[in-house]
Amino acid sequence: MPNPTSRAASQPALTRLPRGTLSQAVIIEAALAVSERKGLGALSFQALGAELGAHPTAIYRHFRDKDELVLAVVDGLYAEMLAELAPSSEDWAADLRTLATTMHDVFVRHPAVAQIAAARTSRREHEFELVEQTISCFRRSGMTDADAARYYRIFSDVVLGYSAIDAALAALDPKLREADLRAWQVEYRTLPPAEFPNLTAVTSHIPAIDDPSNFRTAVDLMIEAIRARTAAAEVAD
Amino acid sequence: MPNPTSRAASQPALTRLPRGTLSQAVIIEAALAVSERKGLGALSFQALGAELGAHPTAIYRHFRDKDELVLAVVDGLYAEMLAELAPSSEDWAADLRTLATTMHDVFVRHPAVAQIAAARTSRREHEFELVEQTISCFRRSGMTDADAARYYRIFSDVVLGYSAIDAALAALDPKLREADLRAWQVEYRTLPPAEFPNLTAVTSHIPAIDDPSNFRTAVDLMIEAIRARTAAAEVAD
DNA sequence: ACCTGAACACCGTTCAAGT
DNA sequence: ACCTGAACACCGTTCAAGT
Repeated sequence: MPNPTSRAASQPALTRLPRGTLSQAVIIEAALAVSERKGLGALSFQALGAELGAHPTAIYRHFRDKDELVLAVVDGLYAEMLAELAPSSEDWAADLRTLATTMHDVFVRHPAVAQIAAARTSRREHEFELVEQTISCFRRSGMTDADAARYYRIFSDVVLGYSAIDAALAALDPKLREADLRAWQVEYRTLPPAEFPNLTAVTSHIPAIDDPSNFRTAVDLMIEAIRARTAAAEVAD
Repeated sequence: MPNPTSRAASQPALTRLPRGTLSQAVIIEAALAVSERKGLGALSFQALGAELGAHPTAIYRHFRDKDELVLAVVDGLYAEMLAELAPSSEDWAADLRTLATTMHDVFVRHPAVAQIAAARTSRREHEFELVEQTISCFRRSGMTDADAARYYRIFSDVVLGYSAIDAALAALDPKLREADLRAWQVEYRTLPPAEFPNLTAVTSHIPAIDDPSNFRTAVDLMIEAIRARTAAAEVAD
C-alpha cells in the first residue's frame, strides 16, 4: 500500500510554537482538521505535530498516550455531529433517520477517526448525549424500556458499522478505490453464467458500492422491522 | 496504543528456508494463521516473515505489493468461510442466516483480515462464489432480480460492517477492551438522570457490546423487513 | 530465479535536555 | 511547566547483493 501520508500536503512548521498554546481542545480541533484533509493516516503524532506547528511528542504533555488522544478525538467527532444535527421533531422514526444520516456524513468526512469510533466507547460527554438522543427516539415510539435499550444497541451498531465501511471506502487510495469500483463494472460482468447463474442473472442491477442510497435503505429497513415487531407486541397485550 | 506485535509470541526462524518453498498459497495460509493468533498487527511483512521462517521482503517475489497480498488473503478468508458453510437448504432465509453467522465467526477469528475485507472487493474466485450463494438466497425467495441485487448489496454490507466491528472489538488490546466494556457497567450507570433522563431510565437493559446475540438480531431484523417489503410488492401485482 | 541485507521514510513511545 | 531532540523498536518499499 502506498503511504497515505504526503509530505507535500502537510504544512511545514516555519514559526516556533509560543509557550502554553497547546491544550486538549486545540489538539482535538487539529486532529479533526487533518482527518478531513488526509485519509486513514491522519491520526499520527507527526501529522498532528505538523498541523499544530509543534513537535510531535509535545502532545504527550496533554494526553497520557495515543488511546487517550484517540478517545478524545472520537468524542470531538460526536460533538461535531451533534452540532450539525437538525432539531428533533415529533416523529421518532424521522429523528432516527436524521441521527443515522448525520453520523454517516460525519464519518465519511473524517475516515481516520471513524475507523476507530465504530468499535470503541469514548465514554465522554458527547457520546453520552448521542446515546441519550438515540434512546429518546425509541422510547417516544411507545415500546418498552427493555426494547428501547435492545434496539438502541442494534440500530447504533448497524449505523456505525455501515458508516465505517463507507468512510473506509471513501478514504481508500484513489487508485485502489477505482480498481474496486471497476471490478463491479468489469470483472463481475464477465463471469461465466454456467458457474455463477444467479450472480450473472442480476449483475446489471447490483447497486454501486459507493451509492449513498444503500445506507439509507439499510436504515429504513431496520426502522421498518423494529416498528413491525413492537407493533405486533402491542397488539398481543 | 501499546504495540500489538509481541516479539515473544512470534517464533524465531532458526532454520533457513529451503529454496522454492514459498508460493502464493503458502503465504496466504501463513497470513490466515498469524491473523488467528495475533490481533490487528498480524498482517505485516515482518510478522509474515517470522511465521514463514523467511525474510520479510521475500514475499515481494510472490506479490507485487501489500495490496495484492491483502486482497489475496481476503479471498483466502472467504475460502475458509465457504469451507465451513453448512450446505444450503430449501429455506432461503435460514440460508441467509447461516451465511451471515459463518461470516461473523470467520471475521472474529481473523480480525486483521476482517478490517480490510469489510471495505474491499477482492474480485477473486471465492468472493465470486460467496456473492453467487448470497444472491441465490434472495432469488429463491421469489423477489424480482432487481430486488435480489439491491438487497444483496445492502444485506451484505450490514453483515460485513457489523462483523468488522465485532472483530475489531475482539482484537482490541485486552486492557482497552476491558475499559470499554466497563464503561457500560460503570460510567453509563452513574450518569445524572436530570441531564440524561432517557438513557438512565433504560441503562440496566442495554445489552453488552460483546453480546453475540446483538448481531443475530440485526440479521433477523433485516430479513424480516426485506420479506415484508417484497411480500407487499407481490400483493400489489 | 529466489532469497537476504541494507537503506529510506515512516510509525508510537520514552527520556534526557533545553527554555 | 512546557516543548524539543535523540533514541528505540516497529512499519512498507526499493534495490543491490548473494546463492
